[in-house]
Amino acid sequence: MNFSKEIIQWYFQNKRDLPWRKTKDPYRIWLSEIMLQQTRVAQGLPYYEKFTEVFPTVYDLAKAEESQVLKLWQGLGYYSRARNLHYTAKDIVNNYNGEFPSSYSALLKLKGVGDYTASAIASICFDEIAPVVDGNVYRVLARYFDVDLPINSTEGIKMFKKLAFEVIDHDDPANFNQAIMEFGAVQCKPQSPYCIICPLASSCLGLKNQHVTTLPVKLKKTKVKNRWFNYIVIVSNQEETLLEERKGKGIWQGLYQFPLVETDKAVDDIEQHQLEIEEMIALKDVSITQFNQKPIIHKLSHQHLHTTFWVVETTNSLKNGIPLQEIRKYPVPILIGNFIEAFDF
DNA sequence: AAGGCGGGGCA
DNA sequence: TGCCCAGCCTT
Repeated sequence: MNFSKEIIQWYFQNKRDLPWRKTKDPYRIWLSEIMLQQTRVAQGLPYYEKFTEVFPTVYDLAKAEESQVLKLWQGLGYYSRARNLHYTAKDIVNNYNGEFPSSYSALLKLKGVGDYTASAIASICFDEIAPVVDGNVYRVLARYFDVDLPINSTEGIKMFKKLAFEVIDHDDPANFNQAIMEFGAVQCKPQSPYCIICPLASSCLGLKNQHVTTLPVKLKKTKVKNRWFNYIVIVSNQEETLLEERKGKGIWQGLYQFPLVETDKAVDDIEQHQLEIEEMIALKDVSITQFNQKPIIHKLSHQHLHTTFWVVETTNSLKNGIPLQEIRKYPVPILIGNFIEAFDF
């Protein structure tokens, strides 16, 4: 049996029972694929359940407020996915009569839909012979064919796409694509793959040449930048606080946070920032107390945020204050969400 | 071509 | 701790 038939057979015997495998509705397949970008199935699953419940159709998603979409997305990360998701839902409703396009090349035009996602939807929903190449596929192909081209080099990307075109099953591209990804996730795992019980072991070149543990090859890691965040948490006796929306470029675009003072090192004397803070929150002569003695280090893949929360109590009324009862309605990064849960307003 | 963009799980 | 995860967009 050849590579693709073997993979598909393995899939039929080992596939997990996942909700998006019970449908060919392009809306739901699209939704699941966006959510699973750079995200494990276990992490994305509860979000998929929530979204399909709240937004059963693309029309429901299109008519929602972006802040509601972001709120439901809260905790999943890479929030531009959520913004693009909402944008494309409106695009589908307004410009495609509510119907997703049915070809790889047409799907590729949608915002937030790249080579992988267009291939996934085209094959799963419309049986187009469009091979997917995600992290799992890179690993399976690199090992099986013993290819040490870096998977994130231009040449590597071209080569693995070519290999994927050569192995994709023309009779059943939908199941083949899901099969090779599932095989990578469950059997040909990054760490300690089950080569002993692998149905492809006899023809796997990486295994034969003892390269399994070093494949796939990936170029350099991202350098981590350190940043120091000081959040000003206002507690007014009128049951209000201040939140601001993060705009422009950078992390957490569109999410809310407390007023922020970013410094280039840890703050040891808050009085040096007293005036700056008072101007920012439009209050005078406030007393500032430190909530956490040691900075909370919130780790993103490319930034470490050394975060201190400073509490300001006031009896004055706030300009643009929000009622404390409504604080949980705002989409916030996990760092802020954790604080809100820990801090007894 | 390279860098930015989250949060969590695992060895 | 470092690496990886059903990648995409911007510069």
